[in-house]
Amino acid sequence: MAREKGEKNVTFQDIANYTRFSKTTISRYFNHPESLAPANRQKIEEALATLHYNENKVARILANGQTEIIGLLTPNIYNGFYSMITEKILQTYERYGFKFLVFSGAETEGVERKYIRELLAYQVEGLIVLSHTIPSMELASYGIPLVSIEREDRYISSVNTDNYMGGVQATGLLYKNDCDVFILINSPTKADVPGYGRVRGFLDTCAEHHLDYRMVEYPMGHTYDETVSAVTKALENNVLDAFPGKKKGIFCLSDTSAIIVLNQLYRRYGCLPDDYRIIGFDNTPASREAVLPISTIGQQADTLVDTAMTILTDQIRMKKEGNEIDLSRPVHAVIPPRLIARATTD
Amino acid sequence: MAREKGEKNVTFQDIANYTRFSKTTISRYFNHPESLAPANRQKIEEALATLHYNENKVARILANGQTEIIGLLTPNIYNGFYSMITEKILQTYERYGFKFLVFSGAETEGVERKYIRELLAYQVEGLIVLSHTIPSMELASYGIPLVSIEREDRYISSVNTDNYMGGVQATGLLYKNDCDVFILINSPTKADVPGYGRVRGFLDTCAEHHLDYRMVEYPMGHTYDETVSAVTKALENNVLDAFPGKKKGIFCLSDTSAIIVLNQLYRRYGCLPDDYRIIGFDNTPASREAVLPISTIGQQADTLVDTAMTILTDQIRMKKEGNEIDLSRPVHAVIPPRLIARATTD
DNA sequence: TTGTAAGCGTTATCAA
DNA sequence: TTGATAACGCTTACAA
Repeated sequence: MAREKGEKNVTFQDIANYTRFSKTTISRYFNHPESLAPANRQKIEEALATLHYNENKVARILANGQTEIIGLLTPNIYNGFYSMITEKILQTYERYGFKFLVFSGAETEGVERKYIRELLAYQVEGLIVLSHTIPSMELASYGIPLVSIEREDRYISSVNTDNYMGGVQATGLLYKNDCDVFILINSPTKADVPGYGRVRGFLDTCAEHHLDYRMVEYPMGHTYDETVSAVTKALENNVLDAFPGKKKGIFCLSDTSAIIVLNQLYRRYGCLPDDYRIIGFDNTPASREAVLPISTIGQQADTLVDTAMTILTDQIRMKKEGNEIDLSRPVHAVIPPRLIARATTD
Repeated sequence: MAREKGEKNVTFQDIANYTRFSKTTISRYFNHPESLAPANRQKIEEALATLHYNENKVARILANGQTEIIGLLTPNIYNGFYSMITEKILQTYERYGFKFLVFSGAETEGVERKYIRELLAYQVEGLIVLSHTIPSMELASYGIPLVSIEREDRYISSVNTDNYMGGVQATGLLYKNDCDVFILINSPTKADVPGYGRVRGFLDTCAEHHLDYRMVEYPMGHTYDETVSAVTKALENNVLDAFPGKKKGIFCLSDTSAIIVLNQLYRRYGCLPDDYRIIGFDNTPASREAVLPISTIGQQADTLVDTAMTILTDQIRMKKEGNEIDLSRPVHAVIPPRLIARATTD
């Protein structure tokens, strides 16, 4: 229980003295208990209890090199998607035993690089990267087990949602809803991030069915207020009143913007008018908690995280076996999204 | 940059051999650079670069006992309040240099205790506790620097929002809105958690002004779905149609339930009817992003976290100076909330 | 089944 | 201003 005043930490040596075994035997008690005589195991167990021994993993790490710590870099834990993923990652502790040193919110390469240096100094066994300030080429150069989720991943192993399929599914659902005009609301995206697949899925589906579509792109900034004003502008300038008599299918590339669209329509009409259909992306909790539960494309957070951990622990194991990480063969896992039809579509 | 194939880690010894200094001098370069001859400092700097030295904090920790790691225990990072606080805590890295080992989601004492044992094994310098499975008495018994935020805190140092004042402010605002009946919607709360102050603030204000009030309590469970059904039941059974002709002021003890109330009203009436006023608690992002921005009582996350870190780092410093933590004198900081009036009140 | 002794890569204490 | 040497608390051959 409590550590007494001024008491020094109890060490293996103390247990050894007390039990008249050697340090080695105490170490074995923890790491290879089956190799001890049952009676002696018992003695040590009692000694540990009476002397109030507490493990010291730092010493163990220095001796065997295994920290059992993974570094986690995320842009934030504020946003639905990242908090969802981070939560699931932390919960893998029960299965894998890895602890997580977490850094959140690096906005520049410099800051992120500093975080990584810290993590490496702590001898983390691997890195999970959700943030996107540092190019994958540089990440690969650290030569440490590493996997990314939903970010640019050319030179590193990664797990991504099949964003293209998501775009196809979303657009397909609007198509089945008999929309007349298909509107993509988006923040301008670079073509090398996984999320761009959503745009391609939309465009290809529109082309395939010869649909009347619009891409409405406004930079949505980094804060909620900026996003609200961008989406509001997008709606007012390019959607509301622009297609009288036509049924409008709106595909928002994030649930956040879908919610804003829905809220604006509600404030204006007191409901979701029948000539509007909306679908978002991410299946964040907020999409379900909106005034009307919003249809969305669900990223399978559990599967994304499970897959990421599998890839990462494989790399960690290989490294332990002395094999270097093969940079020329990054693994890119792709997880199918799930169409989640709720109240903003039929 | 990259670590070459099969290359062993570069150590102080390597730098020492290369520069023909001793390990000690290399150590000094990092810890007391001013005590080195400038020219030699220069030499070492170059050696570090050419040999690609990377810090090893594990060895440093074993030698000097300072991990610069704080353990963080949170119920989740999914919910507005906890993710807000966790985010701010992680960002104190820039100011304090502490890294965070994060555990989320312990639902039972046993699990949480396991987490704490791990953290102690890693020799964390302190603990920040947001979760509430383990009684404060036990937390105090670990004899480690520790501070809690918004949880039962009888035997430990803590930082809490002035929940009582929040309850008073919220009820006062509804009073100023000329409501006729005052309804508290709540999950049954134990009286020893800080949040119960909100209830007392409500009750005292109602008593002071001789208001007609109701306490509507339904267990809200642990998932969003459970909360929705509890709040919906509360509304249908005890509020809607129960006070015809009266202006209803609803005080929800969390933004989550306030949002659900607002959504239900919107679905039913297409707007927030003029005989309803709503105020929530927490100022979570979601409260602002609701169909109508919701009035709420804001917990000052920045101040809560700053204060918590001050208290914790004080304890850490005192412990380094050899003083034991005075369990008989836990510090309880109380941070005033801020009334944030938005569209669901006048 | 148990013990001896040499690490692991730093920092701290004395000396010089 | 620099160096030798002993910690720090554990693991891991190798021996017995």
